[in-house]
Formats: sequence, C-alpha cells, structure tokens
Amino acid sequence: MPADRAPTRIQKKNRAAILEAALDVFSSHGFRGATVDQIAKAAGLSKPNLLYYFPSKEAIFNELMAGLLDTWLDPLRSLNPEGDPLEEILAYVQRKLQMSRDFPRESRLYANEIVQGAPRLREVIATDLKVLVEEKAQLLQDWMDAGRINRAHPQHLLFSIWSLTQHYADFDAQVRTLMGEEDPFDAAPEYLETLYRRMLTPKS
Amino acid sequence: MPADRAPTRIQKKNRAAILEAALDVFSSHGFRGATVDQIAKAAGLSKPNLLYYFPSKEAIFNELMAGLLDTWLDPLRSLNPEGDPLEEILAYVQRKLQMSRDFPRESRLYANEIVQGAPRLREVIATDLKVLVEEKAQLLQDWMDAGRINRAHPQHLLFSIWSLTQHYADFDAQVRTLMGEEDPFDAAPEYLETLYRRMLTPKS
DNA sequence: CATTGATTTGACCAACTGGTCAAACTCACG
DNA sequence: CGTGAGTTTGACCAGTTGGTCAAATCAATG
Repeated sequence: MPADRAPTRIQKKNRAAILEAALDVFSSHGFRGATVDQIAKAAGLSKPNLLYYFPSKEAIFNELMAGLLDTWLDPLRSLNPEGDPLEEILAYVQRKLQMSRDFPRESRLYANEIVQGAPRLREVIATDLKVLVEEKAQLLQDWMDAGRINRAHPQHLLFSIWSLTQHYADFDAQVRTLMGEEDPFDAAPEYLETLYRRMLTPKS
Repeated sequence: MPADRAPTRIQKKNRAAILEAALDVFSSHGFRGATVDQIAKAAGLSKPNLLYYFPSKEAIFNELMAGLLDTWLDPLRSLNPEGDPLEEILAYVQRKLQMSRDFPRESRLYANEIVQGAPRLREVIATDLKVLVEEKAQLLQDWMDAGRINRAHPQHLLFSIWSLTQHYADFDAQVRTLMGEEDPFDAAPEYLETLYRRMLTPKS
C-alpha cells in the first residue's frame, strides 16, 4: 500500500473494516487463536487483499491496541482533583461500567492480553499506565488524608474498580448464563454505586 | 495406552507431568494458542510420547478442566447457612483470595476460557454452576431479609467476590507491574475485608 | 477514452500444527 | 536371563498458518 500519501476513500473504508473485524476476532480468540483469514473474511476481503492494507497480523493487532488504550484510560485521566471526592469516584465507576457495556470487545481484547501475561503490553503498562496510576493513587491518598473519603489502599481501590466494572464485559458469557433473562447491566450500576458509597463515605 | 488396568508407576508420573505442563501452557496461551509440542516439551516428553498418554490435545484440556472445576467451586459450596452471615462471607472472600494466590494458573485457565466465550464450558456453567449460584444467592437473600447483612443484589454480590479475588491472579501481570516491589497479596486481604465489612455490616 | 496508479486476486510457499504408525527400546516378572 | 507387555521415538502425513508475488482488474484524472 502506498504510504505517505493521504488515504483514499477505499483505503479509509477498508482499513476501518479490517480493524473492526480484527477487534471481533482478536477479542474472542486472542492473538494466537485468531487467524488472518478469519479477520479477512469478517472484513469482507481476501487474505492477500487484507495484507495489502496491513503488513502483518501483528501490525493489525498493534494498531488496534494503540487506538484502544487511549480511550480506555481516558475515564481515569479525567478524575478531577477539584471535584467532590466521593462523587468523582462514583462517576468514574459508572463511566467504566458504561464502557464495559458499550465496548465489551475492547475490554475482552485487553483482558485476553493481560491474562496471557501482557507480552505485547508490558512496555505501555510499565510506563504510561504506571505514571497515571501513581498520580491518581496520590490524589486518592490526599482525599483520604483530608478525611473526605474513608481510608483504603489507593491502588487496590483502583484495581477493584477496574475489576468490578470490566468483569461484566470480560466474563459476559458467564454472567449472562447465570442471570438468565435479567440483563446484568440493569442492576449493576446500583450495586456498584451502593458498594463504593458504603465503602468510601466517611464515618460521620 | 492400555486402559482399564491399574496405572503403572510410569503412567502415574507421566500423566501428572503432562497435566502440570498443560496447566502452564494452556493458562498462558489459551487453548488455541497452546501447542501439543509445547506441552510435551514442558513435560519432558516427545510429542508422540505425550499422545500415547492422552488421545488428543482436547482430551488433555478436558481432563484438566474437570479436575479444576471441582476444587474451584468448593469454597462457594461450603458457604454455611448455619454460620454467622458476615463472617461466612468474609471467610469465603479470603478463601477465594487465597486460591488466587496459590493457584493463579488455574484461575487464568478459567479466565481464558470465559473471556473467549466459554465455548468448552457453556454446559457446566448453565447447569452445575447455575444451580449452585441460585442456591447460594437464595441463602444471601435470606440473610438480607432477616436483616443480618445489608441489602444488595445477591448475584452481583457473588460476581463481585469472584471478580475482586480472581483479579489478582488473572491480571497478575498488570497488578505486579503497577505495584512494583510491593506484593499485591500483602494488602489485598485487608482491603477486601474492609470493603465487604463496610458493604455488608447492617446499619446499627 | 487512455493511461497511470490503486486495488484485488489466484497460485504459491515454507513453517507449523495435531495426529499416526511401525519399529525400537525398556521394564517387571517368572 | 528371557519374554511379553508397557513405553518411546523417528519418520511421516494432511491440513492450516502467515505471508509473497506477478498478473489482472479497477478508478480517477487529464
């Protein structure tokens, strides 16, 4: 594919279709479990045609991941030091939950990677994410020190938010099977709000 | 391999080595991502030799899963209706957390399966696990109705326990990278105890 | 409508995959 | 120590995989 030039109409359409298809396939089979042919078919292209737009399977995956991480971490970034602590955290929880509902494939793609040891994400986690987490953990610690929310280990608090919200996307197959007709996302917002309110509301 | 007969010393040793190796490989690459050769090498056998003990890759996986599920659900099974509600739940949480610490590969093996849509576990989840969950959800509901613990959606309560405890095994790569030197399991027990105590202790 | 660059494809390849098989080897037991 | 069952392996196979390539087709511009 000719680089450097501005992408043509067809390039835009096909690259988008490929990334969309790749998200589907990678998120439900993992990197190794996914095949280029599968992705190509899902995107409505032949395999050589797909490889005309991306140099390799890994390149597709990397572009997908790069695009994902930014939006994925956005809610945490916008945890506002100026806002009311409890409400900020509760809003963060709800936003993360909403993302699990709206972008479950993205969540599972990420989960797949981490569960398998994050071989392709080590770097970003150890640098970008770590810096962000340290900053926000400090913010939480400050709020606790000021007595504005209950004390709790700040990093574990963050982990618990990720864990609880993404669970609905990552373990969707299990959650839905166990809940039958009831949509898990009906009761989840209230459950999580209650949980973190009871957890964090300062005593008297 | 000759069936029916009592297993020889060599059979016992090699089958155990294969399952141990398979746990390693399956849990870190998923079913499709794992290769028979990889498992064989990790078990110190040649590929044909491994296939002398198990008829196929799938057979290894199935035996592994069957052995796993029982121990995996055991803590939930032993949630005791006669015990003190809050203490029972807190003990369950700690036991699950301990399992994440002691058997992280088992947790990741399970996580891998569910994240990818539980293709090989649908049945068990829809039958065995569902029955167990419904029974225990009812127990939680009874405790709530009796005012012995705070109200919360019983199934979501169970999901949250699974999610929070298994997170330390499933997302180990991320958690450890973000926590640096500090062992996540140092603070996790207290964090989770605090969380569920605040969540469930009945108001006055 | 011609021509040039962009797009698509069938045929192909080497590496890898799960699995087979006959032959060789090893072990326990009489 | 011989013998038969249990164990191991090298060679092999067919199907799949990621990826290549030259040739064919298509689209936009003058």
